[in-house]
Amino acid sequence: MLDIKLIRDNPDAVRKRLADRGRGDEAAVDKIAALDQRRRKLVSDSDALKALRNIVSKEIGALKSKGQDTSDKVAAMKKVGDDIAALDRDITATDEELRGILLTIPNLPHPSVPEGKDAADNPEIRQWGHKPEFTFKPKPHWEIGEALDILDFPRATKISGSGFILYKGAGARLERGLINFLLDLHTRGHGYMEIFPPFLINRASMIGTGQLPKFEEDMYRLRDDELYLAPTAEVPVSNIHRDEILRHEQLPLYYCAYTPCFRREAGAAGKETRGMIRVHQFDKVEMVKFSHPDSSYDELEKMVANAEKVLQLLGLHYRVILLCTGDMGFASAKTYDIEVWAPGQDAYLEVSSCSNCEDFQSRRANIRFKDKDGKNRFVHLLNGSGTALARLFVALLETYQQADGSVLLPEILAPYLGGVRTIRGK
RNA sequence: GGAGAGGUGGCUGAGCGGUUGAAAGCGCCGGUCUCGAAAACCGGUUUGGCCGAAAGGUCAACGUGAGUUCAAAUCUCACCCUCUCCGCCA
Repeated sequence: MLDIKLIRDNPDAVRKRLADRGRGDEAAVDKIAALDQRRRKLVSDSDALKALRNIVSKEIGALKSKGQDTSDKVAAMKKVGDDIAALDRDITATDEELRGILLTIPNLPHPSVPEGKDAADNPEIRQWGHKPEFTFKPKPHWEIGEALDILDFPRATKISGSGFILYKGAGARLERGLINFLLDLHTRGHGYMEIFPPFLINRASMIGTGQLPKFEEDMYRLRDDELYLAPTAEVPVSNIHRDEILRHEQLPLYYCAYTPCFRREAGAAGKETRGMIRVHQFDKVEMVKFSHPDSSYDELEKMVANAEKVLQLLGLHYRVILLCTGDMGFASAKTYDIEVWAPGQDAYLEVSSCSNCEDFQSRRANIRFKDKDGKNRFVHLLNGSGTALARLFVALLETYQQADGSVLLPEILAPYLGGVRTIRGK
C-alpha cells in the first residue's frame, strides 16, 4: 500500500511512476486524492463536534451531581450526537472506498529499475557457467522422468487433475533431499533462521503481503473457513511480525522456510502445460528479510547472491535478469529473476525471484521498528525464492542426463540421497 | 464439538456509566548520589488521525464489530481468541 501522504504531497510523481508500470493504475490517483481530501474535511468536522460534546457532557455530569436541571443541554447534545453519527457514517464509507482503492494500487518502481513494457525489456545482469554440451539430443524432463519411473504425470492427473506432480522412488527422494539441501545451505551457510509455517492462511495475512484483495482468483480458498492455501512461504513468513513493533537492533531478520506452494494459475490455461514447469502445487524454499530501510537494497543484492549460490553449488548454468517497470510484481519496488538453463526445453526457466518490497507490505501488515531516535517506522520487507523446486528438478534432470538415459547428479547432493549420485532405470 | 472462566499499556494487575488514556508494581530511559557500580530518591515512559512552521491543540483506541446513553474500559448483542475440564483424535 502506498503512503497516502506521498500521494497527497506528490501526486504527479506518483502518477508518473505508476504509469511506468503500464497497467493504467495512475488513473486512480485523482480519485484517491479527492477521497482523501473529503475524508479529512469530514474528520475535522466530526472532531469539532466531538470536542463540543465532550465538554458539555462533562458539564452535564457536574450539574447532575449538584441536582440541577440539565434537560436543555441533554437535548442539544442529542442533536449533536445525531450529527456526529451521520458524519461518522460518511467517514467510514469514504475510508472504506479509499482503502479499497489503495489496496489495489501496486508499489512504485525504484529509480534504478529500467523502464520497459514486458519481459522482452528486462536487461540481463550477468550469467554464470555455460550451456552444457551433449553428444546426443537432450530429452525433456518428462521423458527422462517417466523412463526412470521417478515422475508419473498420468497418475498425478488421476489423483488430482492436470498440473500436479507425482514423484516416485528416487524422484521423491530427490525432491526431499533438495529441500533439505536448500534449508541447510541457507541456515548454516547464509544465516537464515529456519521456519516451518502453517500452509493455510487467513485473509488478513493475505492482504498483508498483497495477494488480496486483487488476486483472489489466483488463490485456492477454503470457503467454509475463509482460509487460503499459501501460494508462497512469503505470505506466512512475512506475516510473522504483523502488527508488531521490532527493535532496530533486531534488524535485519533473516528467515527461510520450506512450504508447498499452491497456485490456481487462473488465466494461464494452455501455457506450458507439458511436464512440471507450470503446476498448481510445487515445493519451494523461500527467503524473507525484515530490513532497516537504509540497508534494504544491500540486503537485496545479498539475497540474490544467496539464491545464485544454490545453482553454483549444483553446477547449473543460469542468468540473472532485472525486471523492468512493466514486468514487476504487484508489491515489488525492484525484482531480480534468476533463470536456470534447461537443455531439454532449450530455454531458461525462472527458479527465483528476489524482490525488495520496501514498506509496501509492512504498511499493509503494520510491521514497524523503533529507530535510534525512538520513532516508529515501517520496516522494509524482502522476499526471494531460494529456490523453486519443481523447475530446479527439471534443470537437474535435463542438465545431468546421460546418453544411456540415467541421470548423474552433482556430488554435493550425494549426502542427501543416501550416498547415491546416479538415478538409473530398472 | 460440549461446559465454565477470561481478554485493559513492554509485562503483572486495578478500574461505582461522568477530570480514567487509564491506579499500583515490575521493566525500560534520563537525572541526583558514587572513584565506579548497586541500593535509594526524583523525573520520564502506548499508538494513530486531523490542524499547526513550531510550541501546542484536538479527536480516536481498554480483543473485533454493532447497539443503549448527553456521556461507555465500565451496560446489551454478535463474532474472534486464550485458558481449564469433558468428548474426539494423528
